[in-house]
Amino acid sequence: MTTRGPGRPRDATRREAALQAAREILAEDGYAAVTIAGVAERAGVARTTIYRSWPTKGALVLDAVTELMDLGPAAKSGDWHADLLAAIEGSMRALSRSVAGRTIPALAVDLSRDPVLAEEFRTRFAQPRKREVVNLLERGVELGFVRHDVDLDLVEDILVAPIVHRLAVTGAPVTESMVHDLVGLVVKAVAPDPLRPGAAADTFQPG
Amino acid sequence: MTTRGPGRPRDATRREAALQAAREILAEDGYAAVTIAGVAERAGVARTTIYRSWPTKGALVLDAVTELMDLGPAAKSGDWHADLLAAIEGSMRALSRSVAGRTIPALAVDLSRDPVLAEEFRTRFAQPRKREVVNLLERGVELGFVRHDVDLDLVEDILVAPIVHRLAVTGAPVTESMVHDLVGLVVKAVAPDPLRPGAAADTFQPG
DNA sequence: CACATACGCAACAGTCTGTAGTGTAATACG
DNA sequence: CGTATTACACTACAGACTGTTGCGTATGTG
Repeated sequence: MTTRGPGRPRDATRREAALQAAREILAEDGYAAVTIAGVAERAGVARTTIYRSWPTKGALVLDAVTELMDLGPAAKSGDWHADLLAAIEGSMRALSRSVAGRTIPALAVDLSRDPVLAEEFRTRFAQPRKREVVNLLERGVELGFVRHDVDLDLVEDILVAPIVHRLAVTGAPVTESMVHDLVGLVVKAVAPDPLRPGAAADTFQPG
Repeated sequence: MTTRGPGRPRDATRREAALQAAREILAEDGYAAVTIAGVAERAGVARTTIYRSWPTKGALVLDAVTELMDLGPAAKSGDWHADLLAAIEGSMRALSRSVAGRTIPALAVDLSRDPVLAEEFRTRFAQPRKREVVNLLERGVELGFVRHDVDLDLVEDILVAPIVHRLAVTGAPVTESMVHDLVGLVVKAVAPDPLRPGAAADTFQPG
């Protein structure tokens, strides 16, 4: 997009070396242990080179972990409940990876004081997963599994927040069965009122 | 409890001055801005005196904010749903206070690498509120508002985590109506199955 | 009284930050 | 080709914070 101007271009090799060094330190000792100086040394790169590309430690780590958070393709088995469960389980697994689980919360907290980076963080991490889940919920509305008056943003929070909360704050275990129960409760919470069981499922046409 | 031994006793005045200074810095610039050196200077106390009482910044801040998190007496209006809503709204308001809302998540993340302090943190903050809510949920089971097979710990997470998550991570607004909707969804999720509407309420005797 | 501890003060080495200057390499433009 | 522009490594610097030590003084116990 930006046509390259004059001058020597940035060396992608050094950039990648810095990001890789940051990832290694993150994996070994966590976010607090990451320093510009430490990353530069491990990457075999001058400190000033790091500062040229990233103004703060937060910006560097944000770039470093972005790729760790790519979520696989959205499941589309045709079974709405299974797809929803699969989506949340996918988020859970991504967050449970030791690096991400320890880094993301710390990064979020650290970036919260920088409005620009905080917005960047949300755009890269929260938004993509959020969209996937909200899309699923919107389909749930169409399929009759979710009431029309439900705040889907709130439901998305309810599905994801407990997982993050346990990983970052309480340290309570996050298991597949916990996620299963969580999704089960939410499905029940948003379901149309009395409704003879299976009615919505009958209306649904697989494929 | 520990009978005072020989030697000059600690000066409670200086201790309180340090905690107060820490609170002020927290309120002004947040957790990241707190340093032992800065607290000592503002408190008018020697740096070594701080180190004598608190080994790390985290331990100091933990003590400093403990009193900020006292939750009022548990509501007992007799209306179970109202009491549950009041409890969650109470947590919400406590966390929304600017100091606590910004400090607690940062503290939780920072302390997560120190097992001893992390446990201390949970005991002081998470546990008391958790017990209050879980107690309410247990009464809900007795009253027929909550199914017997529901994991109450999980429900408690679902009630609290979205609030913390919005405050700390996404920055999304946390309003009374959001809390109202949240509690409403959870109540529906845990309610006994088909249930002619109002049955449990009919059984319930106010007072 | 002696003893033990708290406190303030000073000093220290170590680390990290953020900036600046120097010399050299790599690229764009005329 | 030469010049301007930028990237990079290296060095240096001032400033802040950490964690510890030593010293002199204050304040308690026995």
